[in-house]
Amino acid sequence: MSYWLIKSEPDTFSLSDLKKQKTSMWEGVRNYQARNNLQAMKKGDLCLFYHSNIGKEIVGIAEVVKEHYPDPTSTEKAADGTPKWSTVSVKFISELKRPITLEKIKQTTSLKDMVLVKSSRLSVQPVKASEYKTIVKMSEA
DNA sequence: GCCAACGTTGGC
DNA sequence: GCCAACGTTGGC
Repeated sequence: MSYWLIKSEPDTFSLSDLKKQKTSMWEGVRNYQARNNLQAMKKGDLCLFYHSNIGKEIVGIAEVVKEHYPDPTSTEKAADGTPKWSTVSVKFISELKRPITLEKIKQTTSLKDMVLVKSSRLSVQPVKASEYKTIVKMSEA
């Protein structure tokens, strides 16, 4: 079981949109590193849902329900002719009682080395189990 | 709205 | 294959 962090601008697709739809395709990733992370996701993995730009906070949790498959919103092909970009399906799990802001993460010693802080532009990032647990615990406190 | 950081593109 | 130019992202 792995943990991830997926980012979205709430203007485009927010946690409440996912809540309404229950399950959604996580499409539109056009960055190799992010795509590699998508492809490494396994069914049952949990994802922290982060709102970028507006809020700048982790707001909820989603679960991977379908492992990577070709992103239907792209027609680009890789050199070998296979579709270039991938997507996964995620399901709404929960909304954090207390969102964890980026500011708070930076102030927390055990979280300040998160990929979110170090490489803020990456839209799909790995999260350590310890980081995940810390965030969930903080969101309940 | 600005700008720094980063990834990608394309000329050489 | 290098690197300058350019575009995009996201925090402030």
